[in-house]
Amino acid sequence: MSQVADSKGSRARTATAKRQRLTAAAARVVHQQGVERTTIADIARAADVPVGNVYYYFKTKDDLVAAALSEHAHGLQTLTTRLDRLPDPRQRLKGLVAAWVGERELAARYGCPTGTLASELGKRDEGGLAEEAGKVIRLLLDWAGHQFRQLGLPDPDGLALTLVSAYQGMSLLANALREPGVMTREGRRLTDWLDSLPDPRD
Amino acid sequence: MSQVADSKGSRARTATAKRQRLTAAAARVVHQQGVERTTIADIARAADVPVGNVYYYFKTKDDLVAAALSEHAHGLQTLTTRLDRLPDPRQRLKGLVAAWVGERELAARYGCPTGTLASELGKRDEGGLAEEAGKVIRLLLDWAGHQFRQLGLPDPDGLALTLVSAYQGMSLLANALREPGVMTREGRRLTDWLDSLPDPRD
Amino acid sequence: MSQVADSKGSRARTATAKRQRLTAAAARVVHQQGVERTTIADIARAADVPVGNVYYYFKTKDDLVAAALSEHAHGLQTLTTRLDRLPDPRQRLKGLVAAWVGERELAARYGCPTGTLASELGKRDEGGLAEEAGKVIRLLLDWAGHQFRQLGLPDPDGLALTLVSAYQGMSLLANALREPGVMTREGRRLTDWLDSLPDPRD
Amino acid sequence: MSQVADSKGSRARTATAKRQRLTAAAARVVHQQGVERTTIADIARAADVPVGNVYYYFKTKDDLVAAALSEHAHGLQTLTTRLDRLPDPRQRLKGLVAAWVGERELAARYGCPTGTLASELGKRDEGGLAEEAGKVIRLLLDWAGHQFRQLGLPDPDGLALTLVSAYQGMSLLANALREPGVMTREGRRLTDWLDSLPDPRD
DNA sequence: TATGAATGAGCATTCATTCAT
DNA sequence: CATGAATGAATGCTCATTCAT
Repeated sequence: MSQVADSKGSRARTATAKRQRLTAAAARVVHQQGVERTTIADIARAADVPVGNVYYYFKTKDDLVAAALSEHAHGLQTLTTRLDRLPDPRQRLKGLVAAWVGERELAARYGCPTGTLASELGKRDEGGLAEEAGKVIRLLLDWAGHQFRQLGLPDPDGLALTLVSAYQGMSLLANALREPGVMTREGRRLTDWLDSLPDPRD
Repeated sequence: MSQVADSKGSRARTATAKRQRLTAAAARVVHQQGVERTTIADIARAADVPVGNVYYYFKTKDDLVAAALSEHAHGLQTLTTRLDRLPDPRQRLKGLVAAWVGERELAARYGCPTGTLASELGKRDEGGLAEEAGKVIRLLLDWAGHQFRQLGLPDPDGLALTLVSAYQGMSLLANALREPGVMTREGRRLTDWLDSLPDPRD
Repeated sequence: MSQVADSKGSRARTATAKRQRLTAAAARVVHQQGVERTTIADIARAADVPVGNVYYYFKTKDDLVAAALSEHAHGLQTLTTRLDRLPDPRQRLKGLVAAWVGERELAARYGCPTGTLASELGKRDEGGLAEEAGKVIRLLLDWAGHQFRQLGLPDPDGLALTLVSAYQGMSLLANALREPGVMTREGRRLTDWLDSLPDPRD
Repeated sequence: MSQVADSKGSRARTATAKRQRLTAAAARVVHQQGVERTTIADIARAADVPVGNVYYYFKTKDDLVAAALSEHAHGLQTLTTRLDRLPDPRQRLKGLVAAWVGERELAARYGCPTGTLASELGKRDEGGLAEEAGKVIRLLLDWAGHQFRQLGLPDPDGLALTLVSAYQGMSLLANALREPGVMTREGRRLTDWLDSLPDPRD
């Protein structure tokens, strides 16, 4: 009986695992090649799944892109959840910046996953994927805004906008110039800026 | 004979005009649709040039994209040349920011022309177009760096990086959120920042 | 033991029921969508049977189409059996025409089930399904010929051909023009014709 | 100069000829294989045109089917135009029947081109092709109705309906039974019927 | 040079059929 | 028998690029 359970479980696990593999592969490959230059076959190969089988899990290519987007959203939430364990909002924000700088090589090669995706999808008229990308970025804005608010600073959402905007800008420049150093330098500037903000709670 | 000369001249002029029309159309359409979603036919139509004729002016699609890039570079130089007439470097930099904010509607709809192009081309492995996009951005960096240097500020190139990075970031966010207001808000912040910088020459 | 028997019986009954559901669904869906536009999944869904299970009852899609054909043949036999209870052959034939007219809405929307099936299958080179469709139509021809023969009319098979041909023609036109009225009008004409035939037995 | 004219004319003629070849091939192949079983490649091969080139002349497969339909409409008009030269409406109608019987081999193999097309397209919900097929059949109805009207007979449109309906029915049966003889027999019956109609003009 | 037409490789998607459990 | 999942061959369609005139 446990054998049957295992068997069924394994099947379910396999199916779920495959969907997850496809999602992860889509996130990765789309980040590296862009939406339009990525073929379903590329993703299938990266996930080690037969092409025809992809459509069992995702009805269209856009569905796969949407999955890639939520994969990035998920990664973002994993990060913020970890940062939330830090006691101080300022530390959390600085931790966020540190995480960005930690990804500098990837950013210099392919840009910010969410930002470049939003940039490419933003040129579309239909499909709703552009809105979806906007939502993921808003997730980050909201979290950062929450931290600034906890710090008791005025205009916390504006500060969040400045922070995330800086991140997108430095990622784009690092990528355009192929210089990870941009991330380091601007990251340091952001950290200094965060340190310089007063803590009205004192 | 003068007729022949006229004819040739007119033809040459026509040819140049056609090339220019194609270049301008490429810059515009690619900005709106992205490189991959833009077909040669799209550009030909926008330039009112027969499809088969495009290849007399541009050997490949990439050549057209390169032309779009230099069109943007040219637009940038037109802008900086105009700003250069202002007597004060700080005024010039604030004029640059004002120009960015002036384009907020376009930025909210399609992002920064150069930035989104660099973002899309950055995912390529070959062709050299990514480098080309980097060069256009460097043009902007260099000009801004020059202004900061004239102001006598330390690390002028770093300041330029921060400024351009902020521009790219705010354009991307304005685009992702479809909110021109982002440009206004961040533009004001940049202006304040520029005003806050000391002028060591005093 | 009775439990086992019940179980088997129930299972067998279930299996038969499933087969029947699939057959009925195939007949219905294929009539509505045509053979080529109907997928196995369409039929499985209409029969509320899991896709993978279909192949335990029908080896191929063509087998399902054959089943749809015999379902129509069965419906035809149910009809003629009922008509056979009428005492007079002429009444039976007029009853047949009345039945056709009674289905005018369906005919105007999807044509005659057997006729449209024969039409579509008639374009095939192989598989024998075209012949199968011919047989179903021959069933109708034979029954009608039998009635005309009982009426003692000369060339009963020719009369049957005329009658069935008229039915196929009016169904096709009703369908092509999307006008159920064609069935009514031509049905009345056929009834008048049947009434006008002499009864040599008098 | 005539050379230039010829040259241009030849190009135009070639292009037009290719479109015509594709249209004719579509009409033929679709008649033989049905819409759904016919691939663009089939038609391209039959017309001796590279597959990719088909789309220069027809945007979609449905456009090709529409072209096949109008090809049949054109053939029908050629026929009726020829028949119109006959002095007597009754002769014209009998000529129509004779033409149908003359095509008995084709009808027995593939059915009536327009009828089978209408039958297959009638199962569609969208695209408007079903309506288009209906129009072609209506062309025939109108012409026949006109003849009956000229004969001074009551309910000429009803008579036309009966005539065309008979044609569709006999074509379908000849096809389903694979018996050209059906066309001959029913054709004779129709001719007799036409002869039996009174001529109120006498 | 100018231009409509030609070409063929590539891509997203569908679907009948089979497999593993 | 039951079932979700797997498989791969087709198919319609697009598009950069080339050709013929």
